[in-house]
Amino acid sequence: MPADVHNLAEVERYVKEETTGSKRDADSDSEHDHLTHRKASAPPSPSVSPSDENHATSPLNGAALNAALTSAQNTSGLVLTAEQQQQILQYAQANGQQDLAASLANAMVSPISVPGNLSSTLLQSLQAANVITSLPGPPHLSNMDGQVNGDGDSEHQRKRANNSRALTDDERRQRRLLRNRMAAKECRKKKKNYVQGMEEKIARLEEENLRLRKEMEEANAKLALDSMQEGSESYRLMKEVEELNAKLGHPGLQFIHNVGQQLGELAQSQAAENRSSDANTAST
DNA sequence: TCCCAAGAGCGTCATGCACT
DNA sequence: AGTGCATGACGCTCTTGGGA
Repeated sequence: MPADVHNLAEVERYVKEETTGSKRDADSDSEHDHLTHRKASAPPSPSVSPSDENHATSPLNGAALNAALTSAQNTSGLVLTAEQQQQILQYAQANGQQDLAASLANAMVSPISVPGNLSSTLLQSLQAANVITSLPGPPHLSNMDGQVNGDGDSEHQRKRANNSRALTDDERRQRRLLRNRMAAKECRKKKKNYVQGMEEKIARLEEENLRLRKEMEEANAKLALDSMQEGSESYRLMKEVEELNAKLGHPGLQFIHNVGQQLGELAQSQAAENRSSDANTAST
């Protein structure tokens, strides 16, 4: 089921079409025309802009959902109890996704797989109530091929099983294409999210890298200045290191000390320069 | 205003993998 | 072996921005 079906009247029509295999070709200028196969329809259909996709998440209309469920029952020959209908209604409204409602309706019409984003305790209760026949998740943990779960003596289950067996090759093909269409959308969404996440991570790490570099430079400058001041801990330690080096004949740390001294001198001259520059600016 | 290239989104097909 | 899912590849359409 396309994620951008805008309302539940569309769901109703969509479920009917997918069940009967019929195609819409009269309203090819409709904004929903991408539901039809572009290659099969002569006039080009408008693509879905990002703003159009936002319609898919609009709030559910309970009355429209009821209408869609009723229609789906009529189409499939299923008879749902009031409790089952209530469960679907609750679930769809809790999730606020029309495509989820559509998936439920579709699952009700025929025992094809249910999208992975339908997992919830309510979904399981739907399954327990024989409203749907398969649970989302790893594909082969559930019966995706129309076989019934559990005791199998339910009239609904038999109807669904018979319905599944009666599929023509063309109907099977249409269902496969539908599932693949949904899978492709899901896959692209997943990939896009992954790339977005990676880009955000890169930005965060670059920012942190910059901050740490700056922190390190500041600490080095502070240490260099500190080591120049007699009586400071740094100065005392540097002297101690110098004496030890002299005893050991080790030039490495002396070199570090010298660099520290040079850095300190540089910082002092820079500060003096800044002071004179400020003074000049103030005088002009 | 028209044209064109680039980019985004979509549907479909092919393929590999996992599961029964 | 059969089936379904995930995903890369391909071609198509549409949108958008820039140049003539």
